[in-house]
Amino acid sequence: MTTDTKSALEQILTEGVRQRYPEAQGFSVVLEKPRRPEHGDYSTTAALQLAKLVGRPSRILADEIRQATLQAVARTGLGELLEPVGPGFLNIRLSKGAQQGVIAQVLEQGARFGRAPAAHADKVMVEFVSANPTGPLHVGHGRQAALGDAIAALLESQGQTVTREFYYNDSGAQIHNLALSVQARARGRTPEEAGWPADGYRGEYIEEIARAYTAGGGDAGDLEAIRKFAVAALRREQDADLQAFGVKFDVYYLESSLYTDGKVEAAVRGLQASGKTFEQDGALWLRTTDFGDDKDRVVRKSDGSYTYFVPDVAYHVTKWERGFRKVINVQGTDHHSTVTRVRAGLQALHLGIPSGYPDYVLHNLVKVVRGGEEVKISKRAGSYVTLRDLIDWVGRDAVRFFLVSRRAESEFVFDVDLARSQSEENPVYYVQYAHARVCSVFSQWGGAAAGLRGAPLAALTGPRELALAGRLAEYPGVLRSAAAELAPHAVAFYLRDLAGEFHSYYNAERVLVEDEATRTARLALCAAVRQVLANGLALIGVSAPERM
RNA sequence: GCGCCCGUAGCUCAGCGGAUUAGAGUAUUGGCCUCCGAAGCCAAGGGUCACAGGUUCGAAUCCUGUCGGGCGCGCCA
Repeated sequence: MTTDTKSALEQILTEGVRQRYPEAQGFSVVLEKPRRPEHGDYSTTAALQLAKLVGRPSRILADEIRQATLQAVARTGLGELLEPVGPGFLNIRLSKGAQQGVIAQVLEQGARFGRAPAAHADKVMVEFVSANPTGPLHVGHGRQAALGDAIAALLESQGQTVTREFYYNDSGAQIHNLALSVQARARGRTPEEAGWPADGYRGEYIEEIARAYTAGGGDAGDLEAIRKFAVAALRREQDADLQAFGVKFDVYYLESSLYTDGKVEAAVRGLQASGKTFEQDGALWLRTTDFGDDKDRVVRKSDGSYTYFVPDVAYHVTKWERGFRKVINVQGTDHHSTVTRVRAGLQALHLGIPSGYPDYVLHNLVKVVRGGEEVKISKRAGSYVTLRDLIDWVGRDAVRFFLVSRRAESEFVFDVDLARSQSEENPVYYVQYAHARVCSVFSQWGGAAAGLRGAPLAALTGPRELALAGRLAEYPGVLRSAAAELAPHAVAFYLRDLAGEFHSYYNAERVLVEDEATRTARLALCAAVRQVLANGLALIGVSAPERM
């Protein structure tokens, strides 16, 4: 759909190189954006990379490559190959037509601009958040929600069919603790008193649930009824948090169903059949060290119950069986030890599942700082700061933009004071403001953006205008590489850059000028900017307001 | 002790399939609204890319080691 200029040029150069040098069959030319404008719009170090392979000086190769591809590049009308410079950098200067062309493309494709055509690819699953219903969502869940949802959207943008899944445990030991805690509250006990459940939950929400339970005529002696009530209440609360955050899931998968459907038993039988299990100290073990783990793992405890490892494996088997050939799990780095274990369990079952299945995006934890000190508690949840707190403090858009703006691996310091004092100069507002500004120009103008499709663009010749157009042209590539690397932060950075380029242009040039050709062309440029801003913001789950 | 992740400007962070003079925001300083929204723009100062070796014509980027920080190393989940 979007055949961008850069890809087209890369392809021509790659073909030229492969034809010219028999030893470079696997080589691909990659174009980069030079820092300095005099080096053209695109640049490649292909000649330098090939020098070793071919065994001749890079400068000479650069000349040869240029000669070999000069005509093919010229024929496209996209641009021209400049004389090689330095040790053999090959630079390309785009034609004005190529630079302007992207504007027409954006207006033509609208919300589809930047997206790859639907691929006949395998179904993809992104599993994220997966919080157990034992308390409100914390800031780490918020990061997972922002990351996971954006990763899913990125993969969709590349034509893949994506399922967003939330997995949770509604029946284990933690749930039992939850029920005991609510029961204790229902009986009038407080966490400060002796006799409070040992691993009980202490947040204020426990009391709320207990109060609601008794108010509804619930029996404080009926632990099972309490469990159901509490789980339902917390599921509702988490759903409300996610809704407030703008994240939707396609599937909620219950861990308890793995037991009732016999999938846990099946997994154990499969592991035993693999010959990789052994008995020791009354427990059943799996030799996960055969698959790269640093120690073997218990499958069935000496008391006959299973470790959490078993349903985990069974769960991932269902992902495979449900037809998901690519699965991405978004989790905190505190879970990184499960990666090897789950993969080992899947390998032991010999189901033909690839050894790297599933993929993981592990993010570092979020540290909330306020008044120069780390905040570890909140009134409602007790031992942690909630996602809801963050949303209340700075707003949904700002939280989503913030949380998706950093690489998953970076440790996230969320400075509350900063976020609050800067809530008006948060980067997200900078981007949204650019969008609102374009909308404002259009309402001043009074015409319809749709009428600008096919508008003549020849009047766009200023360096700022061409740079802006060039920035728009980058968008498809940004999505492609962000999707490939499962790195949505690249989208946030791109949007900031695009907004910056627009603000700069807006300040330097007037859009609604007398001359009709110039006015129309500039309006088309603005409409294209607005479209790409809206597309990118939508992808990371942030609104694109027309007024602020 | 072992494993994974991270150390880039005062602060928060990009860049890390090597390549032309290391970037942005914020903070600081100085300019710009009779003109499409100043939640904006323009400019200045600010970095031995933790440290030490190595590979390379060329390293923030790749390799090794050291130091510092985070997380994980249960018959908990």
